[in-house]
Amino acid sequence: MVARGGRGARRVTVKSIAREAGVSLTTVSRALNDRPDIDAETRGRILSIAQRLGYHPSSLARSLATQRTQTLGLAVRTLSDMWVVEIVPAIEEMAHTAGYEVFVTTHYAEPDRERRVLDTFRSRQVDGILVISATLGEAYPPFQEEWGIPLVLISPLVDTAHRLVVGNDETGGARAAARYLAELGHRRIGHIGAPSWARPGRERLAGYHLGLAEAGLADDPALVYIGDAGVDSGLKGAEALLALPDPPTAFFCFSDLTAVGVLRGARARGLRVPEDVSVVGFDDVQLARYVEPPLTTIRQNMAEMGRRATRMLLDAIDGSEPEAAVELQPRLVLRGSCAPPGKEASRRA
Amino acid sequence: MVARGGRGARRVTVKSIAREAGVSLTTVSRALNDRPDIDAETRGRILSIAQRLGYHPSSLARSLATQRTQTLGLAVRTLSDMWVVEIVPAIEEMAHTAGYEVFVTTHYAEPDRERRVLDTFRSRQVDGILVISATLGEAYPPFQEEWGIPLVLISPLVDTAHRLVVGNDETGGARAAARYLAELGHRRIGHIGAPSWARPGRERLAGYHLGLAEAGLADDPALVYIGDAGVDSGLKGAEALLALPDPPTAFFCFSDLTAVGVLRGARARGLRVPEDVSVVGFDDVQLARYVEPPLTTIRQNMAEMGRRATRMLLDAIDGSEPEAAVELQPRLVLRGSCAPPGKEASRRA
DNA sequence: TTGTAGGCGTTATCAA
DNA sequence: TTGATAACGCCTACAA
Repeated sequence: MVARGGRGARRVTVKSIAREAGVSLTTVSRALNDRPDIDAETRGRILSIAQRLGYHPSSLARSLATQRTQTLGLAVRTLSDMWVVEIVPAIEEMAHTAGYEVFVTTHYAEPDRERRVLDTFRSRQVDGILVISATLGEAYPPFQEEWGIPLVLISPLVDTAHRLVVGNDETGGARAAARYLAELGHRRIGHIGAPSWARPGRERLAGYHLGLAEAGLADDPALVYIGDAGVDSGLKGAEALLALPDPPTAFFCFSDLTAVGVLRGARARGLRVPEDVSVVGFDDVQLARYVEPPLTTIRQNMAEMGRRATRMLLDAIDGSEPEAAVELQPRLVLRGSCAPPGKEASRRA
Repeated sequence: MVARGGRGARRVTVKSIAREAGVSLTTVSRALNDRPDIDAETRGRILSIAQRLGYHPSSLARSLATQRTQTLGLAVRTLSDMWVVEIVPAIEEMAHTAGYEVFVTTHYAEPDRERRVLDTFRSRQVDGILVISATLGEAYPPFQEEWGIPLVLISPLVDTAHRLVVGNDETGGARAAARYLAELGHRRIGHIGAPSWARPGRERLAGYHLGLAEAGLADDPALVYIGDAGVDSGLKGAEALLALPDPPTAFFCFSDLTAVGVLRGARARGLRVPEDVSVVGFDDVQLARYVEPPLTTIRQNMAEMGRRATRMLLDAIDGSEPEAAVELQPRLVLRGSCAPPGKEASRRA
């Protein structure tokens, strides 16, 4: 049997290098960290020895000594929030160029789990924290003040007094969607929404009401269906509303996923989109482009949100005064799922 | 101006607790770690003091002392590989219940970036590493042997001599797809593939050929279009093949995304799916269920792959002999995108 | 330009 | 059952 290297492998440390080079630890450290106060020749020699020995610093030890980990903690709801694919790379890129590594974890919108994640972040001493879709609201302040770890919230699900927040104007986006539909000529506009315990659900609903009001449309409570934000809730919502005696000719949906559900619901009823019924989604996830018809939707610039949030965090970390709370404007992306109400639809109305 | 707590906040350490409790560091450590060799009363007192002071251990220091970080490094290609949403949670769950935290990073299938990621993992001294879609092939062995950090590869993109690998039978899956199409009665079956530098592209193409051969079908090179695995390559591939004098009546696609492209290409040509042309995807990502028609596709059980890989890694970490290389069988998922060749199609053929 | 010594917060070893 | 003391690997005054 061959001898197994196993975990016994001797580690190359500054000490080994010092011994090999015949200098002190300090000198090695200086050479490795590219300090000015060292002889060029000495440094060269040390560096090449380090190279030859295959030296790799222990960030554990370094962090313990410097009290900086060069790490950012990023907590997201789930990896299947489809826009994480857009925001995470944006955050990572910015962090990397600033010399930070990013530690991604999930909190599943469960306060307990979120607390545990934050705990982990603290015990690992990350230098800063980013939480997307946070559910903890009031529990944050001690974090920044007591432990000195700055924290930035991105699109929190709950109301919060936290200072460092970047969100987007959900209400405004929803309002734009509703008005667009109204301008197209729709008079019965349904809404498939999400539970109101979370801000997006609440605010998008509010925006919907606002849009209707501004367009001078009656606001029929029967046209609002609240589900769980998934495809199925869109499907069920569409079934329910479409079965009404005076059904909607257009739907403003909480998310692209719900919108996809509505697409299916309409199709199941033999209705064509957009000829018979129009639908607007929210988020502009990758999926939106590929369903048939491509979804008209509200796009939040997640990459930009990520960048702004990271900038905020980085500023807070190195003590410069970070930008105050930021709210970005989403915009309407026109694709193929909307049209003026068709003949058949108008006749019904 | 209010005094800023800043990073000056004094940390609560075992030492503070020891002082407060009037015992030694050692005793505190024992109490905190639930050791048997300590007086129950003492322990209780220490614990409550720790609680009161708001003690939180420094995993940095602990790891430095124990040489274990209780952390697994997970490198994925990108977060937009849509099946990461399936595999990552599976890995995380298993890791968590075994007391490990998971550190997710991206390597973008770039060898350089991958090397850097592995470097980070090593300097952070993760206890084990998982790489999905690895591109490094031969460069791994030193890792395990020299640094004693076990590493498991999941679906590597390149051939590798690495011992700990879990993959799935790409060839078999592709072959099943081709045969299924043949059994449906199709005689001209196209393939929209991916570049052959990566194993999946190569093996799925091989499986396609195998399936055709087994069905006794002629293998027309003109029916193979190699693109970049994205939606656009599916679209372009469909356009190209459908414009052939003797076009295919069915497509086996490298991925669900390519399949979506084919769907669009067919539609653009006025062809209906599945009446005029059938299409099979690969991966069964979330999207597959929601396009119209829902995609018949090859499903790899990513969650299972994740679990097997994690088990392997955990075994390797605590020295028990890990299971040898594992190859999982994908399976065909029947949905709405396939049918026997239609009248129009048959007439053409 | 280089070296000495102490500290970062824990755990582990060995006595008492 | 408890307590000194020495690691772990690195950084950083301060001194030479």
